[in-house]
Order: sequence, then C-alpha cells, then structure tokens
Amino acid sequence: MEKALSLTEENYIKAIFQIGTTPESNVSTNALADSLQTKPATVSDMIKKLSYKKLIFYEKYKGVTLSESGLKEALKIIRKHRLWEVFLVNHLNFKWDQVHEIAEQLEHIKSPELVNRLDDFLGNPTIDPHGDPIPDANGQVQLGSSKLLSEMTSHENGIIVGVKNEDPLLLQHLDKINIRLGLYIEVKEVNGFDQSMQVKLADLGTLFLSEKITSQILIAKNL
Amino acid sequence: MEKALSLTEENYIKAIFQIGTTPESNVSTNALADSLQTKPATVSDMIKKLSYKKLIFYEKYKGVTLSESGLKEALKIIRKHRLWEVFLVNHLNFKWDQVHEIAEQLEHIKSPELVNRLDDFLGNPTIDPHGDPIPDANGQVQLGSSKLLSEMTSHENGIIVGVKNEDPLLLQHLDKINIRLGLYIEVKEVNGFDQSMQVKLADLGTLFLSEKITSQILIAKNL
DNA sequence: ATTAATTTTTAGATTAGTCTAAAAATTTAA
DNA sequence: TTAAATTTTTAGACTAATCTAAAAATTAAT
Repeated sequence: MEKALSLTEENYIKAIFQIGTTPESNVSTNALADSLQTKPATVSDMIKKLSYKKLIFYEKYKGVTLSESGLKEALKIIRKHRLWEVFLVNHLNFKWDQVHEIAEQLEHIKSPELVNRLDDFLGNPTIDPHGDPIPDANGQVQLGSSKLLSEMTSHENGIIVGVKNEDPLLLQHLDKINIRLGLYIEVKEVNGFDQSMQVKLADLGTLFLSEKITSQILIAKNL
Repeated sequence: MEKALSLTEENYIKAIFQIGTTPESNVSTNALADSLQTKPATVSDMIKKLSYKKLIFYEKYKGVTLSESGLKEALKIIRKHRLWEVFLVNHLNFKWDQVHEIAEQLEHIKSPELVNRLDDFLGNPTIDPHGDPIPDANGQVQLGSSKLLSEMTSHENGIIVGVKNEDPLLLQHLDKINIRLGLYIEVKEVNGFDQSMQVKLADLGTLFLSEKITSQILIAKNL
C-alpha cells in the first residue's frame, strides 16, 4: 500500500494539472512557483520528490508533466473540489464566488467512501457551479465541446456553460450583469481594435464586454 | 488578528478538553501522550508552545488546564466534529460507527461561515449521532442530566441518550443487539459480582450486558 | 557566436513537529 | 524518611517544507 500524499504534494499535483491543461507542454519551475506562491528553489526540491515517487516525469531544466498515477491523483482532487462546490452552492446556499477557498480545504479530506456518497447525495452532477466538468469515480471527464466567447464572431450564438477562472471579483461582476450558466447568448458586434463585444443575453437585453471578460466565458454551440 | 491554530495544535487542545472533562483535575503529560499516540517528550514541547500562546495554563510537573481561549477553541472543534457527524449520518447514510474518523478530518476545516450554514442546513441539531451535545455558535452546550447505565440499580428506567465512546467495535455491537438512542430501557437485575445487568429494552425483550458495556451507555431519567 | 538575460538548480539555513536517551523532579513505599 | 519507581523535562538529532544567496544551465539578443 503506497502512502497517501501529503497536503503539499496534493497541491503540487493539482497545480501541475491546472497549468498543464491549457498548453500541451511541460510545466516550468517558475510557473509552478508562481501558481503555488512559493519560490523556484522550493519547487525544484519538491519536483525531485514527486519524480522519485513517479507521480511526474522530470528532466532537469525541462519542466515536468504528470505521469499516469499523477494524473489519477490530480483528477481525484479535482473531483472532490468540484463536488464540494456543488454541495456548498446547492445545499448551503453559498454564492459561486464564495466557494473556491472552502473547497480548497475540503478537497484534501481523505475518504473515498465519503466522496462517492457525497456524489450520490448531490445526484451525480457532471458540472460544478462554474460549469467545469466533474470527473467521475474512475476519473472520466465528460467534456462537452465548448469555446471561449472571445473566439466567436458576429452573429454566432450559444449557451453559457462555464467560466475559466474562479476569481471572486470576476464572478461577482458576472453576477451583477446577470451572466449565469445556461443562458442563451448571441454576439452582436466585435470591435476590431480591442476585441470588446456587444452581446445579446437571452431576453435580458444587450451589453458590452471587454476582451478580459469574454476570454473567461465558455460557450457551447447552440444546436 | 491572532494566527489560526495548526492542525497539531488543534488536536492537542481537543485532547486536553476530552481528557479534562471527566475528572476536574489537571491533564498529565503522559495522559496526553497516550491520547495523541505520541511521546511524552513531544507533549512537553508542545505544552510550552500552547502555554506561551496562552491557550493553556501550565506549571512544570503539574500538568495543564485549558484557559478561557483554549476552551473556546476546543468547543469550536467539538462543534464542527459533531455537526459533520450529523451530516454524515443523516444525509450521507453512514452508520454511527463509521463517522468518527472522517469527522476527525472535517473538524479542522476553517470557515465559520461554513459551520453556521451547515448548522442551519442540519436544522440546528443539539446532539450528535452518539448522543453527545453539540455546542452552539457561542460555545454553549445544552447538557441534559444523564447518568451511566452502570450506575443504575434494579427497577430504575430511562431513555438511552448517548454513548461515551466512539469505538466502532462498541458501536457495531450495540447496533447488533438493537441498542439505539431514544430507546426506553429498564434495569431488571444487577449481578453483584461482576456488575453485569439484565435489562428490558422497549418492546424488544430482555438482554444481558457486561459492565464494560453498561459503563459506556448514558441514560436520561424517564420523567 | 559571444554576451546578456533569464531560468533552474544547488548549497546551506530555518521552523514545526517529531524521536531517543538521559537527567531531574515528583510520587510511592518500605 | 530515605530509597525505589514513576513521571516529566531537557538535550540533541531527524524529517518535511520552506527560505536566501549563489552557481550553473538554458534561452534570447545583439
């Protein structure tokens, strides 16, 4: 029986997963140090440890990637994080911008039985309150094809299915302008200079969005 | 703003509270070492630290007691532990012998908002699945007067309101012989030699209980 | 293609929590 | 009330995770 990961190890694995998902390249020491609010020297040491444990592949000066087992661990943590977020929002009436920090703690609770029962209690949700997919007990993720609002052009439309970022400031702003998951959205006009957009929201009228914001919103094709 | 307690510090404070409740005396270094599965030397060091932080009173060679602020911390941890146990049993369908270990982890989650919302979600319960009282948000405990079954004599009766011990082996055994909280119980006969008892349980007939077991069961006077 | 800038790693320290072994204080008992 | 047993504390060392400062490797730029 392999020893369970420490809280710190789990945070490294999760950070590697999250940085690694966007570009399909190795994760650099500096990027990890940034993401984990620590120093490159510290990351360098931990990388050796995780590599020794075969959770990551590592070549000096070349950054890291998750191994099979590392990926499995990452998905377990993500699964727990997102299930707890569903619980917090759906049953304890937290707002979507208030749950990230608490879920960061809850994601480290170790009990497979607890996770699976929580999953059932919640009705086996497939997305969390921010629209991110929840891996199932086998680590399978159901990823609906979606694209960023910022990548769409005039007259394209779809359904808002997710937000890339859990920054409370962004989420609170989206709340204020009535952007919620599940809403129909249509691109009216794109400003060629700054990529800002005029969009129409369901029957809530039109609004302007900067590229900073449209690049955080995920849209699924409206079939 | 005082810094939050570490997980280890919380465990020491909780252990001092739990050992300290039964006799109204100072808690010894060895007792703490036993309870925390560590060595007296380790306890000695930690005691100095907690004393410096004014969470406990400490005189060399004389053991420790909780200070006002230490007690407050202890009650916060106990509150969380018991609320989570209610959640696990009432909503995730765990049995009462399965929840202690998981609650030991959940009790360290730091978010006053979470605790209070959980409390509301659960309907502000006053006892946990083992019959132990749950401190409210101000640390107040509603302690109904109860006595140990082992302290009762022939023909006395009452309602089973708690179990002193969370040992899964005990709890599973009680389950098996149909002992649950809320049940009417009546002492039929006490064996003078080993203090074992014959008792009558609601309409479930009579059974024999050893002193090992009767000394773990709390009974409230049936008015 | 050298040099400059950046990134990454190593070296050496630090802190929290733990341990073993031994010394000191307290309690128990003859 | 002195000796024996027990409890508690000190001393010194170890591990995990962190840091700063400096060296080494890589990448970018003139």
